[in-house]
Amino acid sequence: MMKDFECTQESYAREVLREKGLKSTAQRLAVVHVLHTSGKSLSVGEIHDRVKDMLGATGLATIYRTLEMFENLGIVKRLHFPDGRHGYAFSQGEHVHHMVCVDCRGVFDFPECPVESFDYASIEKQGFRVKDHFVQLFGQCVKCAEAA
Amino acid sequence: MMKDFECTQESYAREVLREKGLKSTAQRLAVVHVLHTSGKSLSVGEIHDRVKDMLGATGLATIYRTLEMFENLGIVKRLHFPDGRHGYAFSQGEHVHHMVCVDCRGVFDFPECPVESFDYASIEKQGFRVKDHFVQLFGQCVKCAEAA
DNA sequence: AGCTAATTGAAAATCATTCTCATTTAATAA
DNA sequence: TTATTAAATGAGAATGATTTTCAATTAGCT
Repeated sequence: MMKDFECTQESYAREVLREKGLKSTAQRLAVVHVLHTSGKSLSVGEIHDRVKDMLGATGLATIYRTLEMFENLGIVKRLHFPDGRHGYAFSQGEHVHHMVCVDCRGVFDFPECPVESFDYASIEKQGFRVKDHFVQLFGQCVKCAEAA
Repeated sequence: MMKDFECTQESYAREVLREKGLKSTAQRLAVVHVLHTSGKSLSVGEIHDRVKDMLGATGLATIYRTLEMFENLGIVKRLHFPDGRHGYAFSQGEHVHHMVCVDCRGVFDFPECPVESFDYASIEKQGFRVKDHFVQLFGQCVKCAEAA
């Protein structure tokens, strides 16, 4: 059984999976499809529901396993919300940060990295070696601002 | 029953609590004390254990309630780790970001905000209104670097 | 078509967080 | 001080999120 949907994001995912010797299963591709078409970040439960709509019975554990794997592969990004929940958004590899609309949970990318250009001198002077960073902006998107 | 410990952080917390008409209970002050003296971020469970060491039987729910309240009051900051867990660190009100040692979970502040000086023009051009941001650096502190 | 290791589903197990409610306590005023 | 009272707590139940287990299924090769 294999999709009647197909697009660059799915081929991209197939490609990454193949390179790593991992299987391109219907469930995995469905997760990509769901995240890519939603345009906003989704909770694990929402992803599960939508995948079930596409494929019928699907284990929740599979969704968790897939998301964890995709995060490691850089196909998906986990977002933290101020209220402690988190969501997942499609993210194609490169170094990209996200701004999240706190109303609709829509996700918008911004490629310039505020931390990249930041002067680490004072920090590294203390001997701390920065290896990674997490940056996320919260706010309101145009639609939600107009609706309010 | 009231402490045999006392320090600026505790008085600070007392002060903030009083201003808001909230009670300075032994449990709340113990949470401040534990976080302040630990020098690193702690999980909810760790905080609970240490508070129990100080006060004897203490409900886990109280720790959760206290941390949530303290976060809203800006007394404590919740940190997100790459592995999905999170911890709490003492944080005195002002706008401060944190770098976290991924080995010892030690927390170090850096007061300059990389996002503050960032040019939002391209973002706001899209109509997105930035209201808040979350920034955290991951890396290795001096001690852990030397130990490795 | 057949083989095999990788993947999945379903349910149980584990871990994290919130809720409920009877009891206790900090802060205030008499 | 002591009395009053609203706020806070503890204990455990309830809920929710995530992980594990293992037998059954399937993708990606011959």
